[in-house]
Amino acid sequence: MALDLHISTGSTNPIYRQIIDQVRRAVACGELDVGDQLPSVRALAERLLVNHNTVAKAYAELVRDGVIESQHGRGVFVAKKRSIYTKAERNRRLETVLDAFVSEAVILDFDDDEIRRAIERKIKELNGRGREDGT
Amino acid sequence: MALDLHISTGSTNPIYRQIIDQVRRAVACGELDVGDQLPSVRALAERLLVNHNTVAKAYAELVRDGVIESQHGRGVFVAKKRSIYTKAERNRRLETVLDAFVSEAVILDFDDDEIRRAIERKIKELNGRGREDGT
DNA sequence: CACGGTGTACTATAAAATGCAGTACACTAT
DNA sequence: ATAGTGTACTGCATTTTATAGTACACCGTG
Repeated sequence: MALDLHISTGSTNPIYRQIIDQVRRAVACGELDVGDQLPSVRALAERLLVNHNTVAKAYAELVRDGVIESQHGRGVFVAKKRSIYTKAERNRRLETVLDAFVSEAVILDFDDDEIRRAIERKIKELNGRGREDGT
Repeated sequence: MALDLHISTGSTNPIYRQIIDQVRRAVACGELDVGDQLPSVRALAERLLVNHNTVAKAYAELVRDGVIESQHGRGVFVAKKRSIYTKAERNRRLETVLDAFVSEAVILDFDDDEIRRAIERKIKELNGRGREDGT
């Protein structure tokens, strides 16, 4: 539940986007489980030494994307992965990130089998996580 | 060789990045082959109704990433996929886009097999392209 | 050689995005 | 009532993005 986020001010992409990406990754990995509470806007802002508006902006986008849910006066929690999108929109979004991944892999001159192995490794990595906390 | 790029001004990400992404995708797909010449900075700028500096900026980043090569006074060409990166850097870059893809897929509630099938479909799609132009 | 087309490198300007600071308000739980 | 929460503003500074215009060096061809 610590959720060790870390941002780098010198990075190319903005702070609020670094927060978004890291939360998404934590949710995908299972480091954050459905229903878990995230740090409050102000608490995370203080920890990261950024403005609370920046954190709020990141959380707002995560809410729009259905990754988290905010309850006014209570806090922000990991949303259950119900389909907030239509089937077509869901496929469209997958296609976008799939294109980005495969394009980069091909340009980096990885071949088909290397791509398959990378995917398998990552899938195994994710499945391993979920069982570390004795559920 | 037409390379039908299309940009949308109302999009969230900037024009020069749209150009970058589409060129990378075209190179990865084989729509652009090694050695192919890209539209000149000014020609593409006129076609897209943007400033030539914007195209130049996109091309400059693609050169830095080793996707294309520019020859002063001659034009811009698709680079051969030699490793301009160290082995570690190459793996690091793959890991970044791999994380992005799998994280998004998991959040969208696609399961392992669906991810595998999506990858296989995309790989088959790419391998199919390269043989359509009678080489 | 001159010429046209190419990439590249500036300056200047305007608009938008990003981030910080401060403030305020509504909501929830205690 | 109080403290902590998300949210919504204003104002300001900085950076990014994009345009416009200009200029220069390079390459190929006539």
